[in-house]
Amino acid sequence: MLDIQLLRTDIDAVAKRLADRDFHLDVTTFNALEAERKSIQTRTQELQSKRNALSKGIGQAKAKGEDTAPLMAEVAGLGDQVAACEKQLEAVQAKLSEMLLVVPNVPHASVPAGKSADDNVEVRRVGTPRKFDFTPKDHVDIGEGLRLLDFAAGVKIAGARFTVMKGGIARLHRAIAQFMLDVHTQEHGYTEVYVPYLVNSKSMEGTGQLPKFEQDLFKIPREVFDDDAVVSELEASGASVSSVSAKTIDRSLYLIPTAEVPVTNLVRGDIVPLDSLPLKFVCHSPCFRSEAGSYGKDTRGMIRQHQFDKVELVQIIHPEQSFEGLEALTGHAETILKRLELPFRTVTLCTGDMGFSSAKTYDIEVWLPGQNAYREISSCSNFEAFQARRMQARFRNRNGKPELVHTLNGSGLAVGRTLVAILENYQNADGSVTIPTVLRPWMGGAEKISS
RNA sequence: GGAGAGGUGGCAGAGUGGUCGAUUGCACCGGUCUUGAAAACCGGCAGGGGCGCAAGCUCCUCGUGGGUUCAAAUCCCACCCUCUCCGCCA
Repeated sequence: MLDIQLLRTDIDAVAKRLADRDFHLDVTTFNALEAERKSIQTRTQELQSKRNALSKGIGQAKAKGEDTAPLMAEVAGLGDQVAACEKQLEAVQAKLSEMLLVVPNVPHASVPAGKSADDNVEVRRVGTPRKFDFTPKDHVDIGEGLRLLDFAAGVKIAGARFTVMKGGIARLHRAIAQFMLDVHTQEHGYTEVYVPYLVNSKSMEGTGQLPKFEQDLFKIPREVFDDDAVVSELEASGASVSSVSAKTIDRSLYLIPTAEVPVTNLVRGDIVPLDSLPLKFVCHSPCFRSEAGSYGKDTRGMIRQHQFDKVELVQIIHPEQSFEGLEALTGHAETILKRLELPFRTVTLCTGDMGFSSAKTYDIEVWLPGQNAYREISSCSNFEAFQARRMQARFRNRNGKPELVHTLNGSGLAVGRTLVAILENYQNADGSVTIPTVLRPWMGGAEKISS
């Protein structure tokens, strides 16, 4: 969520920069709502103030044993007026926040303007793609050849975009996650956390998945009052059926699309001490994505799954340090690829390709011989105060005043795609796959996966 | 699932209809004293919002939402959460 103060004082500049990411900010509507809000709020507060003063007067008069009837008469008509104004104010504020919640973050000045992924800017390239003296296969052929990846089984059990791993590949998958966790905790100073994989809507709102991107999530419906017994009990207590159904509260849970959601929300509503910053968390979790709207895209193999594992890096950081922090965090993710000796390149996403909540994002793309292309394996973003404002996540600054933190996160790395990259880059002519040296301790010392 | 207790400022803990957004203690910050520190003493210290150049004025918030009332931390209803005991269970 953007700072409403910024919109009040400098909305044209904001609208201009948001246009770079192809978002039209409705300045006219905002200004009209703001003007309405201002007048209603002023009027409401005047009335409230008057009522409070009179009520206080009644209390004082009663204490002295004076007659309160004149004061009571004076305040009589106020109640309804106050209630009406409060209702109006609530309505206009709801409209404003509804509008604000779907406005994306403003790109940082260092982000290149652009329409699509084609306009992303490469910042570095590390490693050289290997020259094969045979025609390299993609991970599907490698995995199925080894009889250790079973796409058909995934389809049978759940459906498309689910995969079953077996034996050496399942173990390699586990080894990758273990390796990443150990590097980030032991060398990069992150604290490992284990978190819920189902979260409430407040958490999804905090990190920006809701209200705008519900269609990307798997939802577990849960409502209170949907139980007949509860309803009749309420009726017995005097509530009418209509008021009961109107009060139905959605308590649905959502499967996390990334550990970013539960981990970042650890600080939701908190005021953390200044000296605890930056908080650095690493979390291995499954991720669940509906992939609505990506029909036909990456249907082959494990690149785009409804369920995949990821090791996620999250930092809760001082606003003055967040851009340095983003560089460091991106470096932490790159370290994994360097250790695995996988060629990659890092790009700065242009304004048109960035995620909703991000002020700046680096994508790390790993070389996939099976596709003869670099493919995203990590996305590292600085959200500045965008998520913090939604979450009311703050720290106490030097003056003792609460101030919004900045939040960062990035994959360090996506486990499934790392597995794909290893299978394809480390494949041998005989169909076996060499295990990267750094992973062997988690593979019982084995050097190869073969059938 | 059954029975009970409870949710108040960073923490502890008062407050059961009226100058209470809240007594007090601890913690924290500033000052006096001291060679320095501690102690003692004095002062400050919840969060969010609006109006205003500012000084300042004002509104909202005592788990959440609704209700009663001129007035609610306090009374009523529902929900959420925490704790204790019993039962069940990976």
